[in-house]
Amino acid sequence: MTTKLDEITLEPVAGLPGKRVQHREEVETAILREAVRLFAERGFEGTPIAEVAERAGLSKQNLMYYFPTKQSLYKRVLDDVLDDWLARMASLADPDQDPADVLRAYVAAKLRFSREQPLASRVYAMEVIGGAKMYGEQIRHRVVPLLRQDIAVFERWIADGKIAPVNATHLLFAVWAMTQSYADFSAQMTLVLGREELDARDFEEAERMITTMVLSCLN
Amino acid sequence: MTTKLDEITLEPVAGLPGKRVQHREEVETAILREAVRLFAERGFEGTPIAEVAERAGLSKQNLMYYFPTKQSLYKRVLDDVLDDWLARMASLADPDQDPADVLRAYVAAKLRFSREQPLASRVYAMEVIGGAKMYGEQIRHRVVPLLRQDIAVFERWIADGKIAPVNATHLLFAVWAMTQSYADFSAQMTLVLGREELDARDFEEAERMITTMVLSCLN
DNA sequence: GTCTATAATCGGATAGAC
DNA sequence: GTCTATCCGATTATAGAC
Repeated sequence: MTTKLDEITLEPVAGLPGKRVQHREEVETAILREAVRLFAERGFEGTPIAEVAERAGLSKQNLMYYFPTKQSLYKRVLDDVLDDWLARMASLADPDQDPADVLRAYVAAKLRFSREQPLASRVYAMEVIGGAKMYGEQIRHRVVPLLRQDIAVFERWIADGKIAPVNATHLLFAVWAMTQSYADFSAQMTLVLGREELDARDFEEAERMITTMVLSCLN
Repeated sequence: MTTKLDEITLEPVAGLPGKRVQHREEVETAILREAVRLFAERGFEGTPIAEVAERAGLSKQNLMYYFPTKQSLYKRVLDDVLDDWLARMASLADPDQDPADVLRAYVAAKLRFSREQPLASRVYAMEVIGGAKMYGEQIRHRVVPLLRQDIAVFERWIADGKIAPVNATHLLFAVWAMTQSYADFSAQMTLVLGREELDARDFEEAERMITTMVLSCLN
């Protein structure tokens, strides 16, 4: 995403029309893949770009050709995290659908993200826990409006008598927290479960438990 | 806590019996206070001990007299976090008491910790999200057994027919996640609420919501 | 686009005087 | 216990050749 086409001009007569750009995307993908992993494990300051470069198979200086500063790499990682998450959660909350169906789908989607993109979830979590110092504005503009929309939908259901009159904001916080934790706190969960990592069954149990909790309090 | 009495021997005849030790404790307290704040905001690598020292009112070299390595400071911070948390949560789960009462108290205590010690909660969260690389063993020995005890109590209640047959492990994960998030994700919550920080009312609403969810799914 | 070289700074840690 | 001085590796970033 956010593909810059800076150096098409560097391909003067262009034998193969988009080869440079294509190569750039492959390299960027490799860099970003390793960057998410390291940022999730050690945070922004704890991650040396030299190590990202090494794992991605290029030199530190070469990495800085693609991402001129460490901050630009970090922001790009978070941009991609948000892009992915927003695409999956897009327009899930529809006030005209059955609340139970919507909430089931919402929990399932959020939990699926925790399962499939735990590193993305952790990078985002670390940024928020640290006070969202580098990415606060983006969260304000891209995440908060969506959360407020979801809350508005919950409140609509309450006004229409479709669900019990709970605090819609804190209901959303609860759903977010429970689903998010299966990515962020998996290290502690695996210690409790005495297993190497969470598996499909754990996520099924989680979905059952969370869905039960959410729906049972809305009757 | 964990007060080492190394240099009582440095007070040769001792005019005022414990003055050296007392002074040490004051300095350590100041250091630890600033260390929690910085570790919570920037993580382990992101925190220069020079800045901890400056905020605590001493030189970097002087700080290293009290904490010989950065790791020892970090571990001490986490030790204190755990001490505080364990003291508050000690023996809350009693299989002979009424489940509803126990769970209400459990949620309230955990939420109170999030409100009163958000920095402690965040340092711990960051360590876990990063994979608990430096503190995993301590978590295994000091936290996991307690969580397993709590789970066992829940399962006892289920066996005795006192609560509905839910998945005890994931119920605990859910309670942990929801309460923890009011410390860890407060930056995002305040953005959604459009307020500078969470206040007493927010925590009351949170407690009501979480308690309702937990209890309603156990009938 | 990739490489070599290097600048410039930071950060943890140690030595030794007082 | 505190201070001055200092070492040394790591790290971001830039310059310039190919």
